[in-house]
Amino acid sequence: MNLDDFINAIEAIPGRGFRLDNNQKIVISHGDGPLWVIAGPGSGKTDSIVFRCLKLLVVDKVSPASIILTTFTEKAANNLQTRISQYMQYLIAIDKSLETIVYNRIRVDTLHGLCNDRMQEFRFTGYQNYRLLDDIEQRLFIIEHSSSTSLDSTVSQNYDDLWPGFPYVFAIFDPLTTSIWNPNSGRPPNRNIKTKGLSKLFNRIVEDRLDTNAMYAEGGSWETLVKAYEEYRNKLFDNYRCDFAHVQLKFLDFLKSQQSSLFLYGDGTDQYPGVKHVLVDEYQDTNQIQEEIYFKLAENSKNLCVVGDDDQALYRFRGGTVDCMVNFENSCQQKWKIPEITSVFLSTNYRSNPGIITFYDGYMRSFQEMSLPGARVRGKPPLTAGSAINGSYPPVAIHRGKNADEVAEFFANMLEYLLDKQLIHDYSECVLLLHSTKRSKYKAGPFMDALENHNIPYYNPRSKGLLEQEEIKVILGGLLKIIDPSSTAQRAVKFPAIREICDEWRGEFDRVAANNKDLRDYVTSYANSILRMGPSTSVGVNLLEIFYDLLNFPPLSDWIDDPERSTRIGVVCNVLDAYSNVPNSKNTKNMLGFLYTSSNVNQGISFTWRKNFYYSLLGLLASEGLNEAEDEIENFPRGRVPIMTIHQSKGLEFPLVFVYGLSSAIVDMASVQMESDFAKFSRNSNNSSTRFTTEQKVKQDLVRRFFVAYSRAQYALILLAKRTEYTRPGVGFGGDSNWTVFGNTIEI
DNA sequence: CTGGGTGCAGTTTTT
DNA sequence: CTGCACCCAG
Repeated sequence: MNLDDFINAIEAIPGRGFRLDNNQKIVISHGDGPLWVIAGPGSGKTDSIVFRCLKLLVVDKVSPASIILTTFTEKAANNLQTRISQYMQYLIAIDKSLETIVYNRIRVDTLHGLCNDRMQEFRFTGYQNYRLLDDIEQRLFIIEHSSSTSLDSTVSQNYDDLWPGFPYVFAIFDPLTTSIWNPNSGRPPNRNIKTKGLSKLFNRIVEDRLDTNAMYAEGGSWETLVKAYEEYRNKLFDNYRCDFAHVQLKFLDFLKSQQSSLFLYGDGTDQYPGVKHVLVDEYQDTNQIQEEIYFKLAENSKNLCVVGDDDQALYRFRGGTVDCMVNFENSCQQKWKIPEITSVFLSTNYRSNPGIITFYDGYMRSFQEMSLPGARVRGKPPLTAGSAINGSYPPVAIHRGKNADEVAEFFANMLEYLLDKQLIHDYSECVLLLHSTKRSKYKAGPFMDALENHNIPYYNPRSKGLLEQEEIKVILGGLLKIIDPSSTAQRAVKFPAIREICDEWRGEFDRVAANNKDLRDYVTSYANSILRMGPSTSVGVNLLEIFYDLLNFPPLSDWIDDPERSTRIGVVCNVLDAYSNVPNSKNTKNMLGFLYTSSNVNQGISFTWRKNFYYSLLGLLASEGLNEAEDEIENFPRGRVPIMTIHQSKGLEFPLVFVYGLSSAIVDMASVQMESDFAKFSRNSNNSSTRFTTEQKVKQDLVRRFFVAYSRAQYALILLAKRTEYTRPGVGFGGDSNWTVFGNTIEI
């Protein structure tokens, strides 16, 4: 198929509804060399990158496995894969000869997935039989293995100058003590806070590609930090463990080693064609180590295509830096000596009513912080309207209510009205966007209450409510009654928050077990049999096996047939699995899931083990809670109103968007400060993280967050504000020029 | 509409 | 411990 036929074919894809614009065609038909696509919201960014991929396959006859296509989340990766399959099947129906293209061999994945899978596929010797740790497991590993969190104070005191050196990660609110550690107190923070802060610092050392030798040479708390980091990294690798940051570092090692030559350069077969094209979606959220990986992957071909929107960068708190996107051309010049690269602005919006586009484009431009050099890509044109959506109704409105309850009531009434008047046909055509969707008084709580009162179904998987569910409380209560039957270890825990949540679980178990003799007898006899075991002996079962055994008894055995309950039980199962797989620091041949009895007679499971379980795992659960498991493909189900974080909503669109919390000024100060603090040790010469002041960065992050929220809307955008917000308008109401929400919306 | 006192609640996320 | 929301007085 030639390029013209290809373009004609994809423009005729049924259901897409609009033709390709010239800039989209440039993206799709671009030949070799770097390609920099700055794409505004709703500009057909994802389709453009997918079509470019198909063009490489269909027109250029590039070998599928030589194309790497990465994006930010697994859901987005699945979505790209689905679109590629659908469009390819459509093209095959037009031209049978395309049938031989094995399009599912394109490497569509998140970057983490790509790193992990390719190192395994090519059997990289530096990554054999590694267990990839999620953030919970990483923290459990740190608390168990870092000398700095040791219970032996003669060991941990060697790190006493570390904590006050980085107050922004350690002086944070601690739910277990309901207080904030004071860096001037002369005492270290508690182990949970140490661990949480250390994981942030360790991850950033890796992701920011810091020069640890220079940090060490700086002395003081920098030197101590490097000692702690290197101890962590060595123990991690010695135990065949790898965290998300290090899987990327390992991959970089792989790419720089001889062992990657078959992957990078291939052997001329379609099985191993080498890397010919690298396409990156959501590039604005890339961090420094990821940038280095992408440039390394494309070093040979120079075919690096990055797509993103600098205005939608949301992930500074995990090391993402918009600089990678804003300075992409400079990076190509510096690293590859390419004087000029092809850049394309996709600035025609096919998503929203023109009035909504005017609103959020004006919103973005109303902040002087966004016009400072380096904040946005130079020469970015205003968004223009290209959608068929129009109409004489006012598309942006604000409701000014008395307080949260009144606003939530208005929201529920409006949904009822919309469905009643058939302005919507399904509740999932509307979305409520918030910074945090936790069920609490100042967040999603009032909205969840109001919707329940109106019998309107909603979907809010990130309300941190999993541990409140009956089946979870019962099963964890049962587990505690087996491993700590008289609560002796629990009573020794000094944090009331941990003891209280455990008592709640035990109480819930007792309530349910009262009517279920088999479950009750099983737990009692199991606990007694452990008590009767000899001292210092293996209990013979793993922590996780006890958990599974409980599922054999009613009502738990009935509950696991309920898909919702069973999914939630699965989440807890994963957490216990994570704990069970942490190597025991005293004997790394055993994992923490290995149960053994006390050295004293008839004391049951080792008192030390039980205390550790309460402090480390239950401490983590008590302070942070757990979210529900989400579907791997669907972002939200039909029939219910999605209540989403703005982060969740990135890349999605909804006919009607409601945004609440316009004065929310919550940003991750620790990340902003850490970024500035670490900048001087960065090996990346293109790093411009010192360009803005802390205040400017905070403002920019907030503006971008509201911009993402506002730009999700297709037909109508409704802002919800309570009195305390609109009497002292925050960042969500616009910048300091003449532009404000009040002048640009109608009141409803 | 504004200021002071009181009471509640405590961020976003990648396999 | 701090920041925000809310209430009530002026």
